[in-house]
Amino acid sequence: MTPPATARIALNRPLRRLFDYTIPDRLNLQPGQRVKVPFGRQTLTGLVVETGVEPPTGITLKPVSGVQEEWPALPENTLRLLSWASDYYQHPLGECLFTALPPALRRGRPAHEKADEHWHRQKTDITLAANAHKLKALLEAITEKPGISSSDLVQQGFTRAQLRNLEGKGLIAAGEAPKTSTTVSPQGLPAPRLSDAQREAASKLPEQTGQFSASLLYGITGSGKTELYLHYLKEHLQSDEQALVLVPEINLTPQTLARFRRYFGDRIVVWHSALNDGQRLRTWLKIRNGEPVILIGTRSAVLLPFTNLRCIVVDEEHDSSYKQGEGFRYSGRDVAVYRAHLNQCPVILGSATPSLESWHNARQGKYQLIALEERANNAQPPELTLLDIRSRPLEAGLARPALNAISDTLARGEQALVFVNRRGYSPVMMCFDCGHLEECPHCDTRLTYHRRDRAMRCHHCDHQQAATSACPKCQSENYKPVGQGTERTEDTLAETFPETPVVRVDRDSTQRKGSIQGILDKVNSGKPCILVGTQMLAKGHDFPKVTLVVVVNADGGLFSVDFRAPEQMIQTLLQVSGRAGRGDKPGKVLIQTCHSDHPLLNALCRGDYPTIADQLMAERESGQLPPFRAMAVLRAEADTMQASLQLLDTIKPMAQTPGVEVWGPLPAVIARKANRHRAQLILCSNHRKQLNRQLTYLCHHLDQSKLPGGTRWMVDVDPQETG
DNA sequence: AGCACGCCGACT
DNA sequence: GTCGGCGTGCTC
Repeated sequence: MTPPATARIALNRPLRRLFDYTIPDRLNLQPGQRVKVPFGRQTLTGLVVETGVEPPTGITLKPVSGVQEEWPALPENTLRLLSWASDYYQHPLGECLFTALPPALRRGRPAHEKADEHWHRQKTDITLAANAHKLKALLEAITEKPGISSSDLVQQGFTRAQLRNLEGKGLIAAGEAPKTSTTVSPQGLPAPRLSDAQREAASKLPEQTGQFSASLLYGITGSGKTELYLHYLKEHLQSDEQALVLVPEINLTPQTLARFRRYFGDRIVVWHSALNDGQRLRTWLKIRNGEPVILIGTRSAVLLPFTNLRCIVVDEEHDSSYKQGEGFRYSGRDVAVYRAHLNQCPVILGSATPSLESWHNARQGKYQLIALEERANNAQPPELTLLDIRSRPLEAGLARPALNAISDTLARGEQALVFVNRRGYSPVMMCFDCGHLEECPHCDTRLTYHRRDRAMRCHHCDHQQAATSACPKCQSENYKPVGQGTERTEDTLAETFPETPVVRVDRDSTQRKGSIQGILDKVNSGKPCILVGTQMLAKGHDFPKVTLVVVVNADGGLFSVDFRAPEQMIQTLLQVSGRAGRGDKPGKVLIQTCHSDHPLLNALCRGDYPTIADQLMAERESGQLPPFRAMAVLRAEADTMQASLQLLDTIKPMAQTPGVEVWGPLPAVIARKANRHRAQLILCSNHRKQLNRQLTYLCHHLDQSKLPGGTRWMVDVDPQETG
């Protein structure tokens, strides 16, 4: 007798294991297929990973209850991509696979769209009750737009119950869909005309779309990278092929979309967090069916089941939002590169400030570096100047020369932007009189200030010392954590320039949907004004009338314990500088700092990112940090710090092995979050494979061990933050 | 993650 | 006496 057929199934559960089932004779299963399986005393949707596996001894397998559809929801290459990602990022395979399904399919719903009826008015004598206002309005909407769909009506605030009601009365009936008339032709415009510099860059992009290649398009702000993407897709993507354009969430604006639609019409589809379940399913089905779409999407779009993907673009590839910060902590950019490998297609990474990871790959010859260092439309690059603010009186963070510059700009009828750099802020104590920073006597790092126990600690060894309230070098009382005291900037500016509107742009002031657009419209009407804001102002927006940018304090990122802080600070400063002088007037950027002699800031003022990147890389190399070594962190959290540290202390010897270096355990910089005490272990290795193997071993061990109640752990491969 | 089983506190 | 708190253990 032949043994029964078996299948290995992945479930959407945080379990680092799969479950085996027998396959009833009537079913023919293949990898990637959705099935229903009994699990404990519930029935779940699972995904077939393998069939014909050796059944484990000692347990009787349950049979698969049935299939959700005959075809595999995840085609082979998507399955392989996610299996790789599961192993690389050390995240349970089941949860990884399910992220490639739209919510409806995760919940076990059928893989087809709900029939969307198109409604028409019927001739009848029946009249509605005088007080049935909602029904009357609905009837009116249908009469006005014959063939309008249920989903559109629901979006207008009507309910399906109301539709049923009218249908029951014979007032309306479902029928033909209306003839669609799109405002753009299906093919859209021909490829955009390029400048000489753009044309030269375009000529370096890969000719072949049938093989793997990775290109790093380094194009300064305002150089027209998007036109290059458009041009490339127009020239190289066949009409039956799929393409993916990844963008950071913040860049997926209606303007960006409209721009792509002008060139590709209805081939453009989107994927982002604001889509509802129905829209997600519809788009997912298009992708899965191999329809020749160009998908513009955020991070998770890279996991979708494309079947004919021929080109991937990653815009603003340095953006840290490509790395998922919780759960399945993958990097959309890195998965995109691996996917291009699997698919044998080109990937184009674009940025004005490339990540050091990509820069390193370009320097090593793994990526083709394409530089575009000329602004489009003859706009001139802005001029950057450092303004040393040591021992200068500040008015809510602004020094006199900065205020004068703002005043001059306004007098010329132009606009100024005041940038408050809060990211990269780290609790490093600095003397605002002499610029002194306390360093670790054993390491080449700054000490971190831990407010809770008023201690100064090193994040690379176990050194700690008591914090002082005065500067240890000059005894000044003006000794404070870097990056604070700028909250009142807006108020002070409003008092200093009572005639000029001061517009604040940050997360609080733009809570309301669409309010940012209103703010931008107001600014771009052209009247003199002062924009005050954080991060949000740095990216993507075009302010033609802004000719002056003042950076309130550049020092936050210079001396952070986080090794990525300098890179991020430089990137942010260059991005925000790119806001100045985009119109026909040249721009000026004034950067306030206590370290005007710092080599990084001076390199920044010479305005040459390649030089800065090489300089930052040299620091990473001497510090034996990424991208020169692979890094992962093992985080623990528990009800007490002692419990967290204890767990990591017992794990540390198991993590250490020749070739894998381990730092810590150390309390996280934000040691307590929601009453949970967090600590971490940092693992580094010259060999990614070796680090990966060690992590697999550690996860396996931790999975098996019984931990004290309330203790949790997680791994983060290629962490974005190590504080 | 769910979901059940199990063993201790304030209620009809 | 029981309803229910959430600790621990298991799911092919």
